[in-house]
Amino acid sequence: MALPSQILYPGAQQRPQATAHLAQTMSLLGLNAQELNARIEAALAENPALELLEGRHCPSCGRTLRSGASCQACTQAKAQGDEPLVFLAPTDSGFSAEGRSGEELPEDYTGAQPETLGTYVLRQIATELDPLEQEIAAHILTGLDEDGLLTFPLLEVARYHHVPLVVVEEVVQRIQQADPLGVASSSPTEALLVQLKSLGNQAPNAELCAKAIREGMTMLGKRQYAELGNLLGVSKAKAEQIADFITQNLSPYPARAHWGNLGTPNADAPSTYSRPDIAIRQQEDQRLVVEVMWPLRGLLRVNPLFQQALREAPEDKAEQWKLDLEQANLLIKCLAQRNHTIVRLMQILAVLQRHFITAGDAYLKPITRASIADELGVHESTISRAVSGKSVQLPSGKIVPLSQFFDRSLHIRTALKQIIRAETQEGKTYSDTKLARLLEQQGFAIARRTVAKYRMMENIEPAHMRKAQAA
DNA sequence: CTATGGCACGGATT
DNA sequence: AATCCGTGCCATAG
Repeated sequence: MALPSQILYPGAQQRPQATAHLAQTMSLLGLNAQELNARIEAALAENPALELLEGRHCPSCGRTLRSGASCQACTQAKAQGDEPLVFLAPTDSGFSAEGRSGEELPEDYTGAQPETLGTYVLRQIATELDPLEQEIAAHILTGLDEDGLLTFPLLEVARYHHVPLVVVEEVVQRIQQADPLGVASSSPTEALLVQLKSLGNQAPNAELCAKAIREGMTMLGKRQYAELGNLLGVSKAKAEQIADFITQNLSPYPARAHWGNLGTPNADAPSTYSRPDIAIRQQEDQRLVVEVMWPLRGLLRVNPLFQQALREAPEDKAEQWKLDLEQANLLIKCLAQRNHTIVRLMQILAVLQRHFITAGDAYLKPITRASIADELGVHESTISRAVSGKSVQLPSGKIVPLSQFFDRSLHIRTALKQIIRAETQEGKTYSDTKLARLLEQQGFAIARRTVAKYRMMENIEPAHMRKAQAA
């Protein structure tokens, strides 16, 4: 059954379910992977007709899936010419209609991506460990998910190798010091703390940072700087500074963001603390690969046994069960459509913002959600919901909110920072008025007052302060 | 007098 | 209908 939205919308009167369907699709679209996960878990708990296959096999190709990731090999859709590949999440058995038009991938993906992270880390530390420790390390490293976090408790490892927990913990500590710093932590919080600690006194306000990470993670994620300031007992501006430092220098998912190249000149752009909902990477042949995350470890479907049971249902339950079944089908259908919408959105965005994705902030084109809605033939609010709350990981490793793809001024702000960075090297300081003129030469006609706004957005001090700083 | 930040308005966007 | 954004005007600091 194909499920193009065009068919569902006009048919609303004929299908009494359609309004419910629409309402639910919309509410799901606004959720990010994390929230969706919670939503589905709730549904699983209260609806007996739903079933989660934990086996994590792709319904179409049977490959084993790695946790949380989409099934890359079988659900890819290869667009023609210049367009990027889009890898989808595996959809539910009956509704994998979208995005499967492409031919099979030539190379074997499970082969192309072996346990590189694990072996990479092990190679670094192998010499420091004795044979038993090596074995333990190997055991631990095979248990990493693709974020570089641990998937099982250390106690399990200890029991398996018949050693006290301390020994395992010690090995973990060594691993955490290896290259993706903080790898093999059991939570994003722990990973951040490890990284912070290794920075030592290079980190200003180390204690405050640590406290922010330990107790203020939710605030960090939501950017509630005022609340964070309260927690730490500092001003909002200070809290913002701390959050900035953390986002720029630490990575909650060690295996994801690049840790190595600290030297990136434009070391800002906010990053979100939730796991990305979408990941974009670039292949050697320059093409972009967009991966939409599936929030569950497993396959959600209607329990076939439940369907059977319905036929022999006792009178008093029959009504309720039928309802459950409808609900379950609806949920699955809506999930499929949610995916569909996000994928179509990303297909357009990947083409439109290719330069931004590959080359950085300066190349962001100002586009509006409305224009995308127009192009896709959906309502503006659909795009709004699809964008809100989602985060994307760029090929550079940065995790940014999807809404940044629609930032109207990021490219100008980047140019502004560029000018100011050069300015300090030449020993000059430009006033806002001069900055406005300089930007105009680059083709950005903005008012002097706006320059000031942008400066503040980027936490750049006014001209006279910068002058003092340079001296 | 110059450089900035605050406030608020109007138009665009969501 | 609510929110965001660029700007102009005005007060204040240097």
